[in-house]
Amino acid sequence: MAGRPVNHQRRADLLDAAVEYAIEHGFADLSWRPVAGALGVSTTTLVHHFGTKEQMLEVILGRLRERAFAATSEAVGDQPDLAAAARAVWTRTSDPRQWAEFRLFFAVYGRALQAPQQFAEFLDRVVTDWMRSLVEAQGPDADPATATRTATLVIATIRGLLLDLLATGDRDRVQDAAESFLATLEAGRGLTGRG
Amino acid sequence: MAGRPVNHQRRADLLDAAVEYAIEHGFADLSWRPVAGALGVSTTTLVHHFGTKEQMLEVILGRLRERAFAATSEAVGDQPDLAAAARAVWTRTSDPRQWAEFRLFFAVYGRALQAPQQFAEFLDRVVTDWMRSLVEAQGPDADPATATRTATLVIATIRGLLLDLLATGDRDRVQDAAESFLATLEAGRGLTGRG
DNA sequence: GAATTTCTAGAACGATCGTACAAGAAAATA
DNA sequence: TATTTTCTTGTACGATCGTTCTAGAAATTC
Repeated sequence: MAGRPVNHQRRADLLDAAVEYAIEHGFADLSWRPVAGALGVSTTTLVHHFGTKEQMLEVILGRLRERAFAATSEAVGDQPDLAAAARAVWTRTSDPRQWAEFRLFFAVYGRALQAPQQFAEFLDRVVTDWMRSLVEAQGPDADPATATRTATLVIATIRGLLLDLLATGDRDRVQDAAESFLATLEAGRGLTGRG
Repeated sequence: MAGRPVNHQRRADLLDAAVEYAIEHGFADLSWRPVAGALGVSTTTLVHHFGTKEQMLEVILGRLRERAFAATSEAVGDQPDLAAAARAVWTRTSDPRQWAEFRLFFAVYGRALQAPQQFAEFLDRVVTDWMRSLVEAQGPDADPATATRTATLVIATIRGLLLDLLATGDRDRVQDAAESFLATLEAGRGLTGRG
């Protein structure tokens, strides 16, 4: 009756390797043959496991978003409040060992902004996943409007600083600005209220 | 002796039209033939005026960066202080009529992060141009370290909020967060000091 | 008008793109 | 072992890519 079983692990391994390739070689010129060559398989193998190239791009960036979020969300969960959570997120994201991954993250982000229908899920979740995490970090008693406002600002500031850091490599200046922002958060003044 | 003179205006017009095309159709799949078709010229004409495709991309994104900066820098110059300058920048950049242009801006930004040697000038100036403008907005008497720190934070926050706005389209939430940040700036507390 | 240079267009080059097809090897069941 | 399904490969197709070449029209100086 049933023939050879589907090897899901094989597909997962290929996907991980493809994500690694994308992190190293970029996202703009990603095509079947170079990826297949780097992974030591034929293009047909990739087609068999991922379907079309568009579908492969979708699963790659989905995995990338998962990784970028998972790397920090677990740290957020352990923190007592938003300020500590924000500091934990910044500490992890500003680590030079993750620069290549975040360069790809912003490359995907930019491309998604110009093809919103193709990358709809990415655009949907690229903010909301972190929003939920940072709102929760403020505890159940926080005012929802204030919590949303503060979480939005924390996400935006961290990503903006990261954009600066990746473009200029000026760690001292960016870290200085980040410390200023985090200190403001930790002081609990100026960001939760309106005026 | 001298033959037909070089028509610089022609090249400038073609460049403007190419930038408009890029804003409308995106940056990822920009190639000679579609651009030439949209502009009503042959690919040879584009090659003649811009050389290689790589060179055309460079001048396009240079022009784009000029436009993005010029649209706000003049507003900054008229403001009395940093808080007013930041508000003027945010008001202009969050205008929906500029969304398409900023989508392209971030697409270029992301791509530049993955090809730093090709887009070296973009990466150099994408932060420093605004830095200079926002440091100047704080007046000659401001402490340089503080002015740099604050300018870095203002640029990062505005760009981060813009990333959110372009991805989610949630104007109410993002504007709420922006108002919170601008209010903090206008109160002059929490961002200029370290603790 | 002759000479010279720029501008524009069309055709063609080799390379690479995504994808489809045919076929054999591998791994399960009956 | 026979059967069935998955996995993998090589080949090939049409399309598009950036670029080059050839040639004619346009604009200037002599």
